[in-house]
Amino acid sequence: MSQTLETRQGRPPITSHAAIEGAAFQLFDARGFDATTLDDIAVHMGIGRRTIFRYFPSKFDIPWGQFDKNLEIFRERLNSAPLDLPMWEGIHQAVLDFNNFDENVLEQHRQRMRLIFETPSLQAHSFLMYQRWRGVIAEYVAQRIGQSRGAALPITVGHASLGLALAAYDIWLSTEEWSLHEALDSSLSNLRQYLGR
Amino acid sequence: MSQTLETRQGRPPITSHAAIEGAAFQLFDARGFDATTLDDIAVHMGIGRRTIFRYFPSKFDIPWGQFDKNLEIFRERLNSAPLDLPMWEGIHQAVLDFNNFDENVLEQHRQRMRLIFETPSLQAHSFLMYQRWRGVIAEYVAQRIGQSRGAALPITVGHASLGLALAAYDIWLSTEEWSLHEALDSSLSNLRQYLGR
DNA sequence: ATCATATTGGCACTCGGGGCCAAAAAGCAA
DNA sequence: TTGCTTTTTGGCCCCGAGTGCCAATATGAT
Repeated sequence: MSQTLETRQGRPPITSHAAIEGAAFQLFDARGFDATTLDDIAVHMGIGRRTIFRYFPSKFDIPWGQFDKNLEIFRERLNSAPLDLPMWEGIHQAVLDFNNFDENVLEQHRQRMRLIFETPSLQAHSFLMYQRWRGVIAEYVAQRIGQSRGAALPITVGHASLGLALAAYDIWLSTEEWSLHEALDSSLSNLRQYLGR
Repeated sequence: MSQTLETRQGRPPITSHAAIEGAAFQLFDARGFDATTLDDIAVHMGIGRRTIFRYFPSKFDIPWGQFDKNLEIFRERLNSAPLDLPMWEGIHQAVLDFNNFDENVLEQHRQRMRLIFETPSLQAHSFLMYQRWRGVIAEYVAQRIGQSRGAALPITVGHASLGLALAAYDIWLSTEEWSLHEALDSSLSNLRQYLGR
């Protein structure tokens, strides 16, 4: 605790993560990510370029919004998974939950992920996000089987789960046929079939 | 075809991929990747900074050497895999072969991968290399099952195989106990066990 | 009005990267 | 030897991301 919401000393912030993200996406959609400079965004918003760095550590982080907040939600989803299920089912359920979006934000999410998946420089940086995502899974697995976070099984399950999620997004973004939910189910069952007989 | 090896017109190259890579690793090991500027490398080698870009498209590509050559080898390994084996076994064998190094280059390979895995900026860029690697697998799977390179199974197997390989490298680099070969075997069997068979 | 507090944003700098082009260094022909 | 062609080199200059520094600004508190 805690900034009293109404009364807070000091100069009030002139913008917000969401405002910058919104303005940036406008320009990204129009000119593309690489062709949009931080100066463009700053001028477009009427703020200083320097200020953008107070909200996002780099240009690449803007399309990801406040990813760490979402990671926390994902961690909670995992920890509240039923323990009577096989671990892989619990994790799969948590991933599905984490990727369950309301109709009104779905298109926005799709647009965001499409930008990330189609822009190489952004794709590269996103790997750092994925690392944190699979770290959450590894931690969960480690805690559940009573091993270290860096042990073989937690690491492997983390990487494998990430691979399945990325495969699902690849498929979801490349066709209009499947829902994200279906794509996630399909990548898991495809992997099971591939490794099975 | 083909440059006659001895007689070739024009100014001869003053350096090579290998030479730059070698000089760069000296400095990377001493000061770290981020703290080494391209100017440092150029001065250290007595060549122009501009020349480095004639050999490598970016600083991040230097630690990867000539990765595309290796990808070609990997592709051949895959294509010569026996067809009477289950697909996952053939692919696993090809991955093992691809990661089979002579004793004399093993330590060098370990150092290279350690640098890549421990440097976040390098890790991010490496994702682009991984994408090409899994593309080779996806292409193989697609051709073998007679589907498109972007179909669900090829994409999923590509991502999953990449996940397994990265998990194995994580494990290999973090302990001295396992060989790379053992780590690759272990990540696969851990995944199979996790998915319940 | 003054003070404490917190954000803003301008300035100057470093570094990666790329376009452009003259200089350098080889082979070849006369 | 003297050019001519070919290829690589590397200097010059630019752009954009990112950072340290710090004065200016805008609030609440006394």
